[in-house]
Amino acid sequence: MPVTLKEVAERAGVSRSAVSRTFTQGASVSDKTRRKVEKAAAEMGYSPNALASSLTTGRTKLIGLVSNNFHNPIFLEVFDLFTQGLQERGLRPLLVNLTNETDPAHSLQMLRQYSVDGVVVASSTLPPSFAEAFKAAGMPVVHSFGRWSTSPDVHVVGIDNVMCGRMAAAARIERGYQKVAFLGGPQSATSTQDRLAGFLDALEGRSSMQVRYTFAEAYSFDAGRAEMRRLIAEGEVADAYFCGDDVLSIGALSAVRDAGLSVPDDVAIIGLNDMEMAGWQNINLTTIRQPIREIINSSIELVVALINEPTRYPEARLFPCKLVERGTLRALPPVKH
Amino acid sequence: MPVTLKEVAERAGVSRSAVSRTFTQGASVSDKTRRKVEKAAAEMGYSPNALASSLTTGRTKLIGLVSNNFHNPIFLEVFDLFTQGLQERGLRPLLVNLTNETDPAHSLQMLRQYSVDGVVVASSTLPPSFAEAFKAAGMPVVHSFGRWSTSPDVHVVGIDNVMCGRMAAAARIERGYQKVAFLGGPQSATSTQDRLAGFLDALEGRSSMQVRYTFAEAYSFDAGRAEMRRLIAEGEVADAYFCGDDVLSIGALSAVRDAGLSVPDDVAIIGLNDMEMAGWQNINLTTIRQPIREIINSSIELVVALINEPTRYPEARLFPCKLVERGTLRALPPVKH
DNA sequence: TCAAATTTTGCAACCGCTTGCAAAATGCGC
DNA sequence: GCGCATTTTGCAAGCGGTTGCAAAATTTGA
Repeated sequence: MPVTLKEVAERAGVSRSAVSRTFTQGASVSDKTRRKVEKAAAEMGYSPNALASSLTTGRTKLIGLVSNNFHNPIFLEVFDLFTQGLQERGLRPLLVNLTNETDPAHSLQMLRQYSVDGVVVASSTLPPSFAEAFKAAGMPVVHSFGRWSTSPDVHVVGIDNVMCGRMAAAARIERGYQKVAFLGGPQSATSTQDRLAGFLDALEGRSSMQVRYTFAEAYSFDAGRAEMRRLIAEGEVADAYFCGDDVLSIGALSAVRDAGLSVPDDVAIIGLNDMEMAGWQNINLTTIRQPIREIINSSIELVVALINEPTRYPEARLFPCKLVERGTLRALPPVKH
Repeated sequence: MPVTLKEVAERAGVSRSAVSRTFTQGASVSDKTRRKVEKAAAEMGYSPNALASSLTTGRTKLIGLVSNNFHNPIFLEVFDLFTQGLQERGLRPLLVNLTNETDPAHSLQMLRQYSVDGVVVASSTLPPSFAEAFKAAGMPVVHSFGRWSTSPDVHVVGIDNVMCGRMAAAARIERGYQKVAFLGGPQSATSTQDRLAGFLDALEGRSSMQVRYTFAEAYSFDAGRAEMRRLIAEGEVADAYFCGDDVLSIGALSAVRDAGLSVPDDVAIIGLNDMEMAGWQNINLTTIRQPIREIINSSIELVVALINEPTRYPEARLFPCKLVERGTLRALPPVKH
């Protein structure tokens, strides 16, 4: 049904090679034949079959976009930026949903069958084994929002979670909170562990302060709310929480407000991500902004570089985060002279 | 680099056809050769190149998943369900982000270059011209969340927007609201027009009631909030609003609450979609549930059917919506005996 | 104007896989 | 064991492109 190279060649009265070359960047064709070919192609509505050409060039321009996070709204932004960024570079995202998958075998096979040029694993909760499996199969891989230390073979682009933990702790210290706590995501998530480590580290030696930590069962509203309700019910509530994620924070916040506690005076909350919703006036969450646009652009650039230089030495690209001040953390005390 | 059919054939000591056949459903191979081939393939880690085979079979098992909505959290659920549903059927979603595109030409070319077997356009705001352009190029297309009437050539799966408008109106009438209003998305969206039509129609002839309608600039929190603030500032506020979307509703809700009005007594709000967040306890939005899981499954089934039967007569599949009662609409008055 | 250098062109093989067809192998009934 | 029907197998062509190579065409320089 669709028009082929051969038909265009016949119509234009040239060889198939000529047609192929007019559609290939940097190939040698005279203006005259190029014009003939373009005319014929336009008349017939020809567009080259990328899959057929991939057979000889070895490039499909397909990038596997692998994720297991289809619940946190921040990932809608992530998919938006990834797809746009890839499209701008002439690459096409082949989306792989890893929800409920525990073994890379299945996704690996799919990525191989479609000969993707590269893979971006976009997830902070997927174990490094996925990215490693893809890499072991010879694919250029970058793990976005991943953790560096546990996967020294695979390129990682993300944030410094330890640093985020420190930053959250420092923000509390500056503001004079005394009884501070960390409310993490599932304990198994490495990102949570790192944030906790940074958090505890920054508070080390402050004997005047009480430090607690606890984990929610998931990075979700319900889990955040449930955990905070439990803390309140047990009379364990601190005066400032650092939550591992905005959605979790919003859940916790709802429990705090329902208990009649005031925010940020009785209880402060700092989230992480700065998803769009955090800025909504009815939420107004103070949070640590993760520069997702930069992370994603960098990931795309890296995977493209990797395609051209497959043996490139693995690197970690970590982006600094920034505290976005809104309404769930009290303001800095005025500076004393 | 990757293992090919030929290499497996050599190792197994059989012809290339034999290998091809063992990997093709329903092809004729004896148990003996099948075992030899499977053994060799397993040892070499072979998996067939889907793109190469597409060349002869004419099937890529790629489905273009086209959308322009990467901001409304409901679409994260949509992508989740689509990708999972496609994967379960052995199909792969090629994601196309149409943000800022006004002309189908570009996306059409991309879909053609990758010889997708079918296309799902998932958007309630994209004009039918996109789906029509894909269809005109000979691709099986279904427009999910689309509008039937304006595109009689293209298969549509979605909801009956007129009916939703009626349902929202009826809910108000039953509950004795007197001054009711419609707060739509951008006036240009056909979905908004249909909902308004149904809404007005159901209120027709109720001379005791005041009916108003107005449009926000986008389906967004900010637009909903801004529009509601404007209404409040102008003293135009009705006692019950039907908003064209949950996010819009939540924006409007925030403006209502900020103005010190009580919900649902002073002002009621009904949203549309029932995205996950609508059920969060700190939002607790009464809304009309759009059965997205059913819409998506049906869309996938339809596009698959279309692949096998390209000339299939166009149909509209409309799913009923249901009012989900939460906290932004007062309860039904007790039934009188 | 002509030979040499350069560019453009077409041929043909190939990318990895499928498939119609005929030959080879197997199964069946007696 | 034999003849026939049936299944399995391999050959070879083809899917829609690309590309090395040598021939043809064009440009260059004197």
